[in-house]
Amino acid sequence: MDQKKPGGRTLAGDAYEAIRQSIRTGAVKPGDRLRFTDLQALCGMSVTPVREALARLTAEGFTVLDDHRGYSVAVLSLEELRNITAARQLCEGEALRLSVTKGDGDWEAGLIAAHHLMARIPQARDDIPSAMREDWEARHATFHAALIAACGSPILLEICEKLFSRADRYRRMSVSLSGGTRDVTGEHRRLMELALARDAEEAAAALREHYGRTAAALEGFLKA
Amino acid sequence: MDQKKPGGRTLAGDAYEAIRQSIRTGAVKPGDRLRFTDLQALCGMSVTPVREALARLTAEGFTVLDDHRGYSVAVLSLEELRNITAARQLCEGEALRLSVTKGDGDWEAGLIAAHHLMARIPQARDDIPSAMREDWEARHATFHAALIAACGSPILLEICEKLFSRADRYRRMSVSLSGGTRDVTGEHRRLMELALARDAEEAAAALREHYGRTAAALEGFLKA
DNA sequence: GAGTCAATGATTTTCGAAAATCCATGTGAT
DNA sequence: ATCACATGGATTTTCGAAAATCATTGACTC
Repeated sequence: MDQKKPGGRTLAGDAYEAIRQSIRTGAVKPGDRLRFTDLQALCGMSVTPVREALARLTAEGFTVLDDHRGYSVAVLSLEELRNITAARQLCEGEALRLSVTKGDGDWEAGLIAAHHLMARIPQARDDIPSAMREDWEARHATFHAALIAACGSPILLEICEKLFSRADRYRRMSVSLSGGTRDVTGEHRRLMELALARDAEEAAAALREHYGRTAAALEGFLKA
Repeated sequence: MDQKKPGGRTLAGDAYEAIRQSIRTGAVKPGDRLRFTDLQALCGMSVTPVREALARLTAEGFTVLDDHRGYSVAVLSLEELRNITAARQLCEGEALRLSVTKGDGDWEAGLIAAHHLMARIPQARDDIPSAMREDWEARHATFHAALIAACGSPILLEICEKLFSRADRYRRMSVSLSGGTRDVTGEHRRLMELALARDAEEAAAALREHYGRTAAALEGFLKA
């Protein structure tokens, strides 16, 4: 899914990152049209790389294409959140079960390291407590990837990764809403402990519940 | 996943279909480089739509991109086959369970219709018995889509659809190898009957076995 | 002979403008 | 007033060539 280095070896890769970031941070909102003129100005390049970036983003579900009518930011909905959550519970649950069963010492080390890095910094920003820290979000993604890293199926990992990033925008909303009413740190630690204890079934169950909570926190808000 | 009509409203869409077909039929083989010069000649258009087509194909796993070194056809391997099979058993199995549970009368009708259309024509070609008929393959895909159509989750459907088309090249190999040693028609009928009988668990199990057989038929060949 | 480095050729990647398409507005007829 | 149809502007889509990059070859040193 990611053949481009973060450094950005091609302009198309840079455009991908720039537009992705604009969607992440909310600079462009769900449903907004993405005009090539604007994006070219934003990214400082011609239309070709922008077009390729949008093709990738569309494949991952962040944008949608209407032939001859252009691209726009994919909308958020309660129904999609439920779908994504169910799919993640199914796929990541199974991936975690496999990973816990098959994981070796390197996997354990990577998991512990990832958890340590994530637990070391706060989740919310100092200046805007309702906003998620960018670096925490990155380490959070790394932690969840480390959990299932040893599942042995690149394709399952790819599916999980896509679902994870697709849930990203919902996760941000969740943090800005349920301010502290939830012990996310504790849930993460418990996940790690169950995984290291090689309790595959319990770990998978805990992961499913973990995602269920995030979805539940948004149910009321998205209904309105 | 498919925002383009088969008719082809944009050249990029036409290029996508043309290259996809070349990969399907084996006109270009796994590992082959896909030079823009050649593809432009094949599709009869400029580089821009070809590039967009390759971006889509890469997102679906048919081609791979090496920065500044171009695109090439994704290789086939026993390991990938196993991964795809496992992922399909997980995702499509669950989708079928949901679909059988939730499906209404329209779903039943669609399933029966799809099965009838598929059963009406032979699987192999008259001239080249080892090759799969294009129209059968299309109806086969429609049948499997009809099975899970009522699962209620567009995202799960999208995942299944991608996995199905990603298994396409392996399926073709399977037909050219195991000539008639397998009652594929019977397996499909049984799947339909279990689904219509609302036996969700048995139907899901039959589907998993159905995919397992296809994979098993190729195990020996791909090992060599 | 092995290894480094520059030059060449092939190929990808990007550009800026032209062509095609869509959307909205306005005109005229029923 | 309503509808059909043409016109203009905005936007996407495509083109063909220029720029950037990579792989290969050959000369040159150690």
